[in-house]
Amino acid sequence: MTYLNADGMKPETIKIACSNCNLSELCMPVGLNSDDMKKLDEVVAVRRKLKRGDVLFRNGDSFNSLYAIRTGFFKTCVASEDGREQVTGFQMAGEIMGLDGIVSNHHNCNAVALEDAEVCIMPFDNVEVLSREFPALQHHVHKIMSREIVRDHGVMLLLGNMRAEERLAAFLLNLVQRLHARGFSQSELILRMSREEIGSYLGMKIETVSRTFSKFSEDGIIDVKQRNIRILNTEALKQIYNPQSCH
Amino acid sequence: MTYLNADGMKPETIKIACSNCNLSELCMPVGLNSDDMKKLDEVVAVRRKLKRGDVLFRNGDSFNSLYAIRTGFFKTCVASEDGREQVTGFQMAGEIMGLDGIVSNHHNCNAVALEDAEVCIMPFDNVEVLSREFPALQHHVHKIMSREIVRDHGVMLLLGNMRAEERLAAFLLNLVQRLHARGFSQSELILRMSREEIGSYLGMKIETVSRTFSKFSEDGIIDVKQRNIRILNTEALKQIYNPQSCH
DNA sequence: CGACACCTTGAAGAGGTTCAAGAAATGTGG
DNA sequence: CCACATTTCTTGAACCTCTTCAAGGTGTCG
Repeated sequence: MTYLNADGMKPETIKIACSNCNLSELCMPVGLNSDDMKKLDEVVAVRRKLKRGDVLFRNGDSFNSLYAIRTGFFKTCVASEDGREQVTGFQMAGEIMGLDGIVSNHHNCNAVALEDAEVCIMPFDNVEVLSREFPALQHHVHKIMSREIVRDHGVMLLLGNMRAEERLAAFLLNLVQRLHARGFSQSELILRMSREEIGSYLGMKIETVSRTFSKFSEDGIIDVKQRNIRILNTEALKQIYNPQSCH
Repeated sequence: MTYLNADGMKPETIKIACSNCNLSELCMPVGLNSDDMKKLDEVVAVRRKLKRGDVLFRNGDSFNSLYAIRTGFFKTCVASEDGREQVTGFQMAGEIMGLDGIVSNHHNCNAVALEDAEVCIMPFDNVEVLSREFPALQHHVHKIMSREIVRDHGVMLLLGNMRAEERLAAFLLNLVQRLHARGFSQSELILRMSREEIGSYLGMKIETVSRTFSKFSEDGIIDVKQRNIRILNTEALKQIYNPQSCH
């Protein structure tokens, strides 16, 4: 599995314009006519390329912009004062980062590229100005934020109620579903994050993550070769994630 | 401890107008002049009173409005298909509910009054129309959603990293801090939710919640009389919640 | 090739859950 | 207003899942 854009083009060949971006349906699908769409291009100031490991923004950085992922894969994480770290999400092409910074004008988490990546920088002032002009854009911004809230509530359910196997099954199904929506395989994926980062996201220790992968593998549900995962039995995964209520 | 409004008035005596609402600084502190503020009154269509146990909206209900709490106390909760329930938050006066519904036009959680309550109904179409007219209101809406995202990330950190005592300490400190911001005591509070609901929110079983309360009580940190809690040693609670890193 | 980061596996241990019973508070009806 | 039923909360004991500690294996990159 390679990790090119959905159209297979290399990032460098793509023009810096929302009106000309093959991700627009994922990122800013505002349903504008093409004239309006060109105005929307004003939102994006510039793009930025990052290498694996680069930090896009840090907790405490002043907030100016939202970031739309063109290519690549990110994690966001928060930390408590005593140093405990929690991965709050993994983001891929078409997803928006930085919403946490609006409330206080400072970012509240770290965003780190887990592979080489490119993001569109959208100064939030521009977003607000254009939102006032284009109701469709305004509503889309609201939907993006609402979606993040709904997603977070799902993670709370996972962390508050599920056991290790259920968490990992939910995680894999969610990842592969999002990748599939971007044109990748339904059954194969490459994990861009370490076992430790998975564990942090799912509220389990690295050893438990590893053991659970091994268990799934022994049971013939998935095939694990390091970070290459092949899902052999999607139904079994769904079963684990959401066992038939058999009170 | 009584649970009147901050100004001690009974709800019935208050006019239905944001420009005349003593919660405006909490709820919609948009910094408008008083003429603009009157226009803002158009946002609120009407209020609704609820009795303890009443459901404000349900998972699946079509989304039309946001709700600002005038008085009372709510919980919001999501459920998985197999019936596991997760309380995603407890809301009090001045806080906004319903943001989860924007993305899909359907509410994604249940909102239940934990005591008699009154909410201001804000049709979201109105909010969007007026947001385009008033940049200050627009930005405020964005901040409210961003704050919810940041709060959710904090809960993830709690659920993913903390132990039972830390969770309960964080919970109590958060509750009392929010109540204090509304004019209530820094050290006394009445829990409006059951042990079971606390447990659901914090990812622990009811027995563990009860035992942890007992432990805190034995240690002289809090005084527990059913749902009446008096915090005897705030510093000790903070210590538990955020132990000095002592490598 | 060697150093380092990352991952896996085993065994012992701890924190939280489950099961069970009883106590306290709350609500209901006479 | 009291008696009874019901819900909510507390506590104990056994159990289980996940963590912790430890060691070794695998892969990667200079």
